Amino acid sequence: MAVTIKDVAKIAGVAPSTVSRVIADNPRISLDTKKRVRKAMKDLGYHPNINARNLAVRSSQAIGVIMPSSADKALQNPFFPEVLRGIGSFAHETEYSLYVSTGGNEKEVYEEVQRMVNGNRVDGIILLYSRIADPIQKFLSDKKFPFVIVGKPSEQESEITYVDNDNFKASKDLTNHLIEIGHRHIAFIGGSTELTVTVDRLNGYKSAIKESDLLLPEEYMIHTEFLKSGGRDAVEQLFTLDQPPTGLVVADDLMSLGVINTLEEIGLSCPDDVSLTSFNNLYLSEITTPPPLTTVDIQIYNLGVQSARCLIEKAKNKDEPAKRIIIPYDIKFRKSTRSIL
Amino acid sequence: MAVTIKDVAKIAGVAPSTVSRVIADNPRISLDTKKRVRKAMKDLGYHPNINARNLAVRSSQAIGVIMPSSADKALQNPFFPEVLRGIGSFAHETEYSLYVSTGGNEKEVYEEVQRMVNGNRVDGIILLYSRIADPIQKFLSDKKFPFVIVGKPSEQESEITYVDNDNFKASKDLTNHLIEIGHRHIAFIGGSTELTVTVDRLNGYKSAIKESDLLLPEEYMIHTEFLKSGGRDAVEQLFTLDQPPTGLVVADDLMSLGVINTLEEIGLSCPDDVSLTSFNNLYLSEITTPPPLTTVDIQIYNLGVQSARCLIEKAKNKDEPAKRIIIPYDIKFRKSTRSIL
DNA sequence: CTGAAAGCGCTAACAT
DNA sequence: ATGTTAGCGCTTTCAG
Repeated sequence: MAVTIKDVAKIAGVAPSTVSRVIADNPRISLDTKKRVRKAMKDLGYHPNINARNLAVRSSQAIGVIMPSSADKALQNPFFPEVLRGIGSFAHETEYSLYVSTGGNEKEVYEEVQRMVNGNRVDGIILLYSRIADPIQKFLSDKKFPFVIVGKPSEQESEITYVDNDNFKASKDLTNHLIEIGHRHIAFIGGSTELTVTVDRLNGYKSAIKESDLLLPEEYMIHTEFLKSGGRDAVEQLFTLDQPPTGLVVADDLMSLGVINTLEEIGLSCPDDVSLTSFNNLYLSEITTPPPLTTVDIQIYNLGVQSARCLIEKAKNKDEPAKRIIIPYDIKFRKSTRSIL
Repeated sequence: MAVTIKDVAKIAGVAPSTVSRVIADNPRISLDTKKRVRKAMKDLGYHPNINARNLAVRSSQAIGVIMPSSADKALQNPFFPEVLRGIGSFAHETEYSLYVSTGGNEKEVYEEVQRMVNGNRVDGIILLYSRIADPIQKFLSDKKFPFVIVGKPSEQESEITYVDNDNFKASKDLTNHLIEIGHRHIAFIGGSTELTVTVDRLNGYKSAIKESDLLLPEEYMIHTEFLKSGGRDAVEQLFTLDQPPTGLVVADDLMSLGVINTLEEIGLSCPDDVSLTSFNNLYLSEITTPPPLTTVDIQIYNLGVQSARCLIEKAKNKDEPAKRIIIPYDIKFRKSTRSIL
């Protein structure tokens, strides 16, 4: 049996509650007893039992992190470990622990959330994705359980705390960049339109195209999974159009790699034949070859840190107002585009 | 206040202890009362409070997962989310939760482990790395706290449960493959020699080289960080030797991408000028271009699943013997090598 | 087959 | 400034 607060109390010659107060660093305890108690704790190798503490205070000093459900390879996206690192860093500072759910299918993820929330395992939850009509989001909202979204909620936007980039604008910037360097036929490749991030990036692209009075045929907007196999057909289709694009806005670096790969396979090269711009600034986008990608640095790590900060604020103070945090982005101009002026 | 076991008991007209037994599906409770109690639970929306349960039984139904400490980009390696997914899958099945520590610096990681272990937050720990003289490993061993390593321990090998690949043999296979297709000058690029995985892969390479009576100059074995900046110098050095290698065994796919990139920058191409073989079979190694990598599929996901299985066995039964599980590997021959016969 | 009661280790009034 | 006491919600003897 581990050493408890009582053992410490006995040795230090005080009451258990006093020990408890010392742990909490209660100012009403004399420095003298504090010292005595701390020595006793050290001598005995005392460590507070979290479960007992949580039970008594009805909290857990832990936050849950929910990855998107995905049988597929989406989790191989380094985006996730990177936000996680950001979240973990803030959590560590504030002495919170991290619970994660590494989604299998949608049902499993939902079960995990239930377990976290209903079992009192966590004080709040961070959602690492945002899709329309998400049952998990609804569950959390209904329960009034503290949560924050990394990304933008698809509904009740003003009532939910979230941290996001201005994806609309970033995407517009990217598209305009392509336009500025002479491209007139620009297509968009993104993930599922169920994801708000895809929608925002798509809309930013559209907006830029329209403002420049360029063509915006349906076939120029394609939505595919990360997977090579999925993307393959789409890309082939795109480049067998009568008027294939010369510029591409792709919603994710990992996807971009797949696209470039597919392009090569059908005999096209980037940036010689097609200019490509992308999102996320994964470390990968820099070391991959060729070419290093022109991509939007969305500050993934920082997204993580801020989401953790917001969540913990919310968890500590239930009626902390909903807030929105927009993390600035920064376009890294590299070698995947070419001026055709 | 949430609904408790007492509320359920009252509604069902039984004692709290009976409800508890129903939760545990105790066979000595009549089917009839079980039904009644279950109905009451459902009606009230009852969910057991994990903390209370854990406190009573002194366990947590949670396992801790420790990532390597790393200020650098190592965590951007998709290896981690992938093992995590494997671990999570098994954990979900067995109703365990996952605690993760996403290492900042070494000290922080150590603190996290302390918190997990001493605070009774987890029943066991999975270490996602193995380095020599690791204080965390020592701490866990000394405390006789259940843990398993993904990778091979550097000491006390027979007393520690671990799941690993036969990295020595895999590396030897890779090297022999290069030899078979005509290469006579083969170099090895790996990470820190503090990591057992690096050592094993290095030794496999050495063994193959020696058995074929090829040259094994010191300069042919380089150890660098994942980072491009770090790898850069090393690669440049390697290819300005009097006798630069024509074949490369690289210890990690992500590193390989960096290497290929650097090669390109100094005007060499893979596989035309240098053949490259690699490890991990990250999804990336397939979609990246050019070329798709010849790489060892180490079954990352499965490494995760098995480690979780072992750990949970160990956590449930403290004197479960230490065991070793070797996950088979499979070399994916792709396009990054070229026969020069 | 079920109930009563003690206790897991800690916190938080309430006293003093 | 510190001690007493009553829980937090659950499990688990021990009775019956």
